[in-house]
Order: sequence, then structure tokens, then C-alpha cells
Amino acid sequence: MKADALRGHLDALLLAVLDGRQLHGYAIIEALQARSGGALDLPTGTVYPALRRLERGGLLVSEWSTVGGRKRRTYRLTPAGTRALATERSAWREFTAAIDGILGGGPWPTQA
Amino acid sequence: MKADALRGHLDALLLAVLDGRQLHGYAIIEALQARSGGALDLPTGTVYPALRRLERGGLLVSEWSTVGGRKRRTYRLTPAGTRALATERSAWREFTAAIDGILGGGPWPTQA
DNA sequence: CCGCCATAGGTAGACACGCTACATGTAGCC
DNA sequence: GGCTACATGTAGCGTGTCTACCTATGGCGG
Repeated sequence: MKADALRGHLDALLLAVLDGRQLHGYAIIEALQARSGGALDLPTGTVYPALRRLERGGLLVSEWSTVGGRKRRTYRLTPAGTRALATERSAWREFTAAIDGILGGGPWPTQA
Repeated sequence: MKADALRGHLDALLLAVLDGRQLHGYAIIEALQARSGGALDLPTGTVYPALRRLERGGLLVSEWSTVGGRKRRTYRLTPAGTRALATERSAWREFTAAIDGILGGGPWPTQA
């Protein structure tokens, strides 16, 4: 998968995996991988800054915990985050509809 | 529509509107608008450089013509461009499948 | 006992590429 | 004479993702 195809859609993905549950960063990466059927393998250097950005934006809140001697920062959605997710979902539908309208157009029937 | 959502998909769009016909830059912009139901309104500063980039890459060739006193540069796909379009189309399917798998996942049944 | 891997979190800097703003010119209409 | 639609193009900015790197623990194999 081309690297920067994600551009502008990453926020939606992160919000989506946190919808209805809380996860820490590492688990988020694994969840994205699992849910995408292995197609998405985001590097930590992409995910962690993005999570912090979303937290700064008030869409997520985080909490530290220690599990098995390892520190985890667990994220969950704020109400604003839930709302943002809904917006992102409909934006995604619009987006794919637009692109599909063009890509799906086909070679044109050569005016048969 | 968010500005940079297009990232990495623009090439596919340009190749797709040129599939089976030749158009000049301005007409390409209008075609994209029409085929997307008005959702896509790309500025010339986005499209023209992209077309030149694709031409440099050997996916398009262009030809000057004059119509009604106005100069037009008309683009069409090369064989490599046609092949690239096929690749882009399947990449797009993979991409949407991956994202849909995550976005569509829903809030999770609360472990039903 | 030492090294390596998986787990876990993080930063700095580079880079790609679409966007904004600007520049140029013709044709047609009022 | 000026405005709008048509038509092409460049320069420079912004920004978000990636690469590469750093830190640290626990458990495993040698």
C-alpha cells in the first residue's frame, strides 16, 4: 500500500479503533493491523504523535497505568472525539463516493 | 471535503478521466467535477503540475492544439499509463477495503 | 550471564505533494 | 473599456506521515 495514501484519514482510523473501548498505543497499532486484514502496518513514529495530536485537540484523553512492569498510556474517546468520529465516517463515505464515481467510470463505452 | 484527503490518489483520478479519451487540462478539471457529482473542485495549481509530473513519468503524453484561438495542451494515456491505471484501481480497492474494515467495525458489541 | 526479541513509548528531521497566490493571455459580452 | 469564462502555468508554503533513532522492561535461548 502506498505510504501516504493515509493522509487525512489517519485520525478517523484512530478514533474508530477507540470507539467503545480503551486501548494503549501499541495495542492500537495491532488492532489496526488485525481489523484491516494485515494491510495496515503503521510505524510507531506515525501513531504516537498522531495520538498526542488528537489528545491536544481534545478528541482523546489518556491515562497512565503499569501492567507487568511496563508503562502504558491508555487512550479513550472524549464526547468530542465521538462526535468527530461520526463526522469522519460521513466524510469518508463522501470521499469514497466521489473517487468511486471517477475511478469506476470505466474506459467509457467508446460510445457503443 | 478535507483538503489533503486526496494525497496519493490524485494520479489515479487523472489517469481515470483520461481512460479511453483525450482531454486538455481545463476539461479534465471539469470532468472530475462532473463525475464526482460536484464534490471535487481541484484548483489549476494542483492539476497542471500533476499532469506534468505524470508526463515526466511516462504515463501521459501531451500535444498542443489551437481551438478557437486558444491554445490547448491535450493529454492522453500511454500504454504505461493504462497499466498504471489498472494498478491504481486495484490499490484503491485494497485501500478502501482496509479502511472500511476499521471504520465499519463499529463500536464493538461490548463483548456480546 | 549475555544478547536478542517482543512489548511499550517517544522525538527529530526529512520529504512529498497538494494548496494558495500569482502571472499571462484570448474570446465574447455588455 | 472592463468583466467573466476559458486556458496554462510557476513559486513557495504548510503539514502530516515516514525514517531513523533513543530509552526501557521482561523473558527466552545459548
